[in-house]
Amino acid sequence: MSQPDPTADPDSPEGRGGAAAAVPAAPPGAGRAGLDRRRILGAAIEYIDAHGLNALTMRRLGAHLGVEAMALYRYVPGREQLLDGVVESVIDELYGDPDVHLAASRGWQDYLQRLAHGVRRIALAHPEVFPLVATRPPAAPWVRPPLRSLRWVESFLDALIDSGFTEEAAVAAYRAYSSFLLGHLLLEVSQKGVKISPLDQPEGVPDAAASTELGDYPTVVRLESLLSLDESAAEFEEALENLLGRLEVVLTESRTPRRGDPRS
Amino acid sequence: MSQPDPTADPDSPEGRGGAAAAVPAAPPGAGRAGLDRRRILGAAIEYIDAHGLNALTMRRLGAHLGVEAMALYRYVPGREQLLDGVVESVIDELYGDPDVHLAASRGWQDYLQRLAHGVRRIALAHPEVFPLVATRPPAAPWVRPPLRSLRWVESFLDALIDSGFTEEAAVAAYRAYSSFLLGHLLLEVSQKGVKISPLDQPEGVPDAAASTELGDYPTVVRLESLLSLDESAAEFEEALENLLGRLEVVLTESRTPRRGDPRS
DNA sequence: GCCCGCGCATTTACAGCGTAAACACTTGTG
DNA sequence: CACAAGTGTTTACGCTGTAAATGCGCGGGC
Repeated sequence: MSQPDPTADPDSPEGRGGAAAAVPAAPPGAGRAGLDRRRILGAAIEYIDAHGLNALTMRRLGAHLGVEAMALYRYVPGREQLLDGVVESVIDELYGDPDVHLAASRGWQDYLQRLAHGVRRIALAHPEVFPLVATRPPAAPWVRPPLRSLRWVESFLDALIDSGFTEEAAVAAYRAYSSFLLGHLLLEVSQKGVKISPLDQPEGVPDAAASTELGDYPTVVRLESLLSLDESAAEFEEALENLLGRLEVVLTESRTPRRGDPRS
Repeated sequence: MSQPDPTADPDSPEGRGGAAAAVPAAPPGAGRAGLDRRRILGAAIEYIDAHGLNALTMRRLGAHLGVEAMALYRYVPGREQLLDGVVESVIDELYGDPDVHLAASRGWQDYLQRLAHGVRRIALAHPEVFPLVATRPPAAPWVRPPLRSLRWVESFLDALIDSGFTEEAAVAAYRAYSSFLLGHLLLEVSQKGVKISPLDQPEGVPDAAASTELGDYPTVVRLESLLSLDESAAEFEEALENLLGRLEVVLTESRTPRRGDPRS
């Protein structure tokens, strides 16, 4: 019963212990009633996970915490900043993940692999929050979604530079890596959402209109089962490994400078 | 004066004629006053491009069109559907782009290249709208952002299958391609946004606090200029070519079946 | 014991939002 | 002229984010 399915997605919430909890449990000894920023952000994440982003209003979040909406304003400047805090909070789960390291102690590939899976775990644990992670404007050009934290940017660059990447190559790798992560995970959670949401289509003759409008797209119809197949985990792995391979080429090429490169 | 800078980004709005206009100009002969869905969607895109997504309200859009908010409801069921229409409208620009073909008449690589640049042109022309394109939930698992149209999915799959891809390979290519496009373009427009928005930081001593808080991240500080550099165009090209190369391998491998594959 | 401030939550209030419903007006048709 | 259809406006309601005033309980000086 507790033995997980060997074919299960190792990053999916059910496939792991409790490593991706929304909030790492308030400081031990904190009673029940006290309102504070940490508890508010945790409740907000919980609420979004449960009811979706649009359903989150200050009043409802207050009610969820057993408090009036205005009480929240003592700990959070406003709704926008609350959402910023939610994003930050969710990304902070990375620090609590024992499988993700801040330094490349076992090689840069291992480091990037663990980081990618850590972020993926977060995305899958909070599919309703992740689009927010992706679309909130970054504070500076160099802090990109989905990492969103200077500490991770620093760690990323250090890991690669320590492993022999030039500064330029490390920066290029950072950009390629973030855009890969963002694109893949955003599509993955949005695909996950679509499988659930067709419950708002309780029509009479269910597929009559749909089928006719699909008539013009025979290939889509024919490949529907292939297209609907969820191979996200395998595709993630493959794309990630391809990216790492590509970076490896960059690394070794930068170590053996090619013709036309003057001195050094 | 009209000669574009040879180093300019060919997909940037300034670098081209008028191929990426928001709306292909209402049917010729349509007077000025008449309200209709097309005009409303066009005005909405215009408004979002000018003032951002959050600033778009039914009342303000009505005012922008010289009309009361409620008048819009005769042509659009509600705000959500208006946004859906905006997304659809923006993506429809692809059909008007003479550089993007619906069939792979000059090879699948050419087809994918043109398609990618067409979508990139749209993203750059409407940076405020693009996150919407990326995050609106798709209607079905197989219609993914950023293409968002059955016709494009059909065209994509046909192009690849006609070029020799197996059905499985075509579907896999479709997924890899969409996630590449989405990730790269989303980061590109969000980076574009951050360069503009620091105008809401007219503080007294501008970088005093910022510098101190950056003190813990020496690598980020040292590489700041590299990190801020905008090489989106080149990186897009490189990542796209890498993806195409990867797909080419898939294609040729599927043509010469490997060991262990029974018959054929 | 008393009272005072002070930290926290509530109450009240307001402008703006999306949108349902009733209304007024224009226009083509008999 | 009457009428019907189509289009835009008015009015109204419940909900939103949030500024401002209000109430409340608790720990320390007198």
